[in-house]
Amino acid sequence: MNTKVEHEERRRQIAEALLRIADTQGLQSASMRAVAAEAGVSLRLVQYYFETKEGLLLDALARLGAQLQDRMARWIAAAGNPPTPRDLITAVLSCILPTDAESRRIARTYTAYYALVLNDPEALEKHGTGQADLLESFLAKQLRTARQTGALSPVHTPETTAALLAALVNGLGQSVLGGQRDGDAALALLTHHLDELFAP
Amino acid sequence: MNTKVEHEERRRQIAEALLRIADTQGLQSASMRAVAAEAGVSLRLVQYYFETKEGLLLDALARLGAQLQDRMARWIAAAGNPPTPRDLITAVLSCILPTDAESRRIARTYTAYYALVLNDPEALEKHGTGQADLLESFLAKQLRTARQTGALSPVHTPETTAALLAALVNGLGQSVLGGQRDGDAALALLTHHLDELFAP
DNA sequence: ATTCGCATGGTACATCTGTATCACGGCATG
DNA sequence: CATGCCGTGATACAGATGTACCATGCGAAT
Repeated sequence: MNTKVEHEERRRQIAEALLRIADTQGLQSASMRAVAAEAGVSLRLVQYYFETKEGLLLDALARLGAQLQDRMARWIAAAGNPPTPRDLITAVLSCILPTDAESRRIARTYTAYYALVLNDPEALEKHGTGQADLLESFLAKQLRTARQTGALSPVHTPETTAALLAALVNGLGQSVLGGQRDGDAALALLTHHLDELFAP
Repeated sequence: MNTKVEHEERRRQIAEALLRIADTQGLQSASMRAVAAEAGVSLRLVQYYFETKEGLLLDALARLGAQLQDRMARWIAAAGNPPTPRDLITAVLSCILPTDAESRRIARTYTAYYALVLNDPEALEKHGTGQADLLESFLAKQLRTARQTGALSPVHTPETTAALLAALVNGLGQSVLGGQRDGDAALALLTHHLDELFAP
């Protein structure tokens, strides 16, 4: 049916307008009218395709998560051939770091959502833990096989190391967004840490 | 002069009402009227002591920074006697981590500000880099003396390690606020990492 | 005692925000 | 051809928000 695909296309168009505003001006500037203007549609249409603003916010957040997951999949696919566990870990972590335009946009937009979600405990459980825990378990899995291969010293617990790596890349990303250093410097710090982790 | 100290006291009372709201409901709920109600004063008084809302936000942010600095000073003072560099590093880092009510409050409130400041580049340079860079240079200084004492292996560059530690504790704090783990688990991860850093 | 400045209260005002309502055209189905 | 639903537009509405304005009391200085 034509109408159905139009529907989804419109929703995408509007939701991405929201994400664009959240990235450039913050979520507090993402009013219904601003989103409508950014998407080039009337206010009524935003209401029509998303009954309520909360629905729009949630849908856009889900799309943002999908975009990040897409990016991670691309970076994983571009890893070494065949990729070692360390290749995969490096790919995923450096893909999260705000080094290029896309990752910067995603990181900024996630941060815009972060402050909102912190005060909405029910939405926190639905979205907050999911994505982050997924990353950690992926890292833990790769670290486990790396340890079995001998590439990683057995003194490093996979789960603990995974949690530390995830927190580290998050913190580094924050420092980049905060203007404390640029993406390349953060990437250098990350690879340096990975070198230390996998070396001895 | 009596009026002067009253002035400052009122400003403090109002600014802390703002911080309380930012902590519990987020900055988007911190309207002038909400702050007035929380502080137990009239809307007019909030206007009187802070001409504009931006002024109130900035003043409260400065106070929040001072509160964090106070806490750090207290935790440094409570460190070992005499404190080793590692004692000081542990004190400062675990003091930042949201483990008790105060640190949780500070971390949550800083996060509430974070999203706002990200889209206000001029305010970012004034407040954002200062606090974070201060932490890093403190860490670097302690790491330098630790390396000279032999407590830290010379393979670790102080500046690099300091940046990694700061990012790590920030990321761990985020994970706690996000409900991914509790403060004790984050503290355990941090001390585990410090053990690895200072051991071999 | 009068005047003046400061602290405070009450309230108005313009604007923005989310949402609801009314209206109209087109297209398919009976 | 008639009917009814779907996408779309314009606008209304109630509430919130930042700010401005007017008024009043009160203590101090002249």
